[in-house]
Amino acid sequence: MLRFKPHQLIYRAGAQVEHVYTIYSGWAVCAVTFPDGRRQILSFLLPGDPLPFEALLADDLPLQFSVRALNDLTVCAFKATDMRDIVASNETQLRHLRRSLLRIMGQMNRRLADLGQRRAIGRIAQLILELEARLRERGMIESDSFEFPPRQDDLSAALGLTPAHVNRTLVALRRRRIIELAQGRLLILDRSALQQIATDE
Amino acid sequence: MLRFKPHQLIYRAGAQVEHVYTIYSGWAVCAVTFPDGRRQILSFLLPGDPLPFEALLADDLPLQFSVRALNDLTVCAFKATDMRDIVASNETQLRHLRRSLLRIMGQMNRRLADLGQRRAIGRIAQLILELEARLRERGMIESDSFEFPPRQDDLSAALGLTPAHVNRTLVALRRRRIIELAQGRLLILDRSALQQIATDE
DNA sequence: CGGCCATTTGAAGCATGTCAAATATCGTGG
DNA sequence: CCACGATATTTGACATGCTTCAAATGGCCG
Repeated sequence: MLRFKPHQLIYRAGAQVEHVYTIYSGWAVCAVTFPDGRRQILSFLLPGDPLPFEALLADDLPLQFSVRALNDLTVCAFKATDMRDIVASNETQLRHLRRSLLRIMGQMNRRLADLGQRRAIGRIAQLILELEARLRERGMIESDSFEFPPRQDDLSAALGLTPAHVNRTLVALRRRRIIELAQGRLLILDRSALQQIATDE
Repeated sequence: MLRFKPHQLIYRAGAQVEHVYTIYSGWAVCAVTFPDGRRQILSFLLPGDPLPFEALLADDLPLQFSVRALNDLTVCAFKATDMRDIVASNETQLRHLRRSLLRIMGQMNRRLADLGQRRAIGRIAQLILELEARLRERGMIESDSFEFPPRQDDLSAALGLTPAHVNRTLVALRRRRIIELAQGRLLILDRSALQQIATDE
């Protein structure tokens, strides 16, 4: 059981992965950083997710992205090679791995389509709904609002937008009474409106 | 050995995949289409690539995207279930599959970063260089120019841009004597300039 | 309470989108 | 092999979404 603090680096891009973690609590992100400092968040990792997922496939390759905690994070550690052997030895585990791979590739494809085809408000709506669905299917949403650790800066890095523009778009969603977002908690006030924005724009 | 004509639909989104193909000659694309008709190309498939790749992981799931030929396409067909069994039975094949998965996920991550962080000219440069590299490592580039079947319409659907803007950007690259592109053939005139654009913008 | 970091807001500029028309290219049938 | 129609490319004028940069405000932690 290991702990990381908000914003702490877990794996540097190019590093060898020695331990695969499974997130017990907290969120993390995978991201690439450009020479000039821009960064693109590739994925959000939630409780229950393996970290980094790629390490289940090969432990001998350098990581192509960095991994950071978004908030207080606790993880369970496994030796990467052990993890690989366990997964490879067991037919049930293999089936599970294939399913995970398909889910992840589906997520990546959806994100690609979002960045390519949707404008700011549609991207934000999609992201909110995806994260909420992932939390919900793990039974991590009890009340109607839920913890939402990403800062606007993180959202902008995930969505290919400027922090300023993410802000303006969030303000618009709040003024239209579609979401509430404050103190790291998110509340969906008007789900159908949010879904419509997510599919239309 | 099967043939498809330019623009012909190979798999419709939502279909069950019964045959996995391996491309013998020609190019294809995976794409999702939005309710309003916009489409996002998710990947370009070149000779040697399996089609669709996802079918190697599970043959019982409906496809999340459609697959189309870009030009005249010939493929070798395998029954999807056979293919899966062969791959699963052989340790060497499994290793190969893992490597392919990592390569593909790397490609997807790069594309995500491109769409999120680069402007039009950078995206185009990246795409050209990636496709050229993939062709080259298969020994499919003999002279300095090579066949390049995607139309500007396809490029725009892959890069999240308007056909008009792709055109303007290509015109700019030609005027700067960085590439030549006509009659479905592409020639890189100034590779270092193209690489610089690809990493800088 | 004070300082720091995140959020919010404004004004101006730019990249890209939109729409429409002109031109070039390609495929096809005669 | 040519001519034609269809399809793709090119170009223009204009609209707009998003960025940029900077400053103001607000929230949080020591």
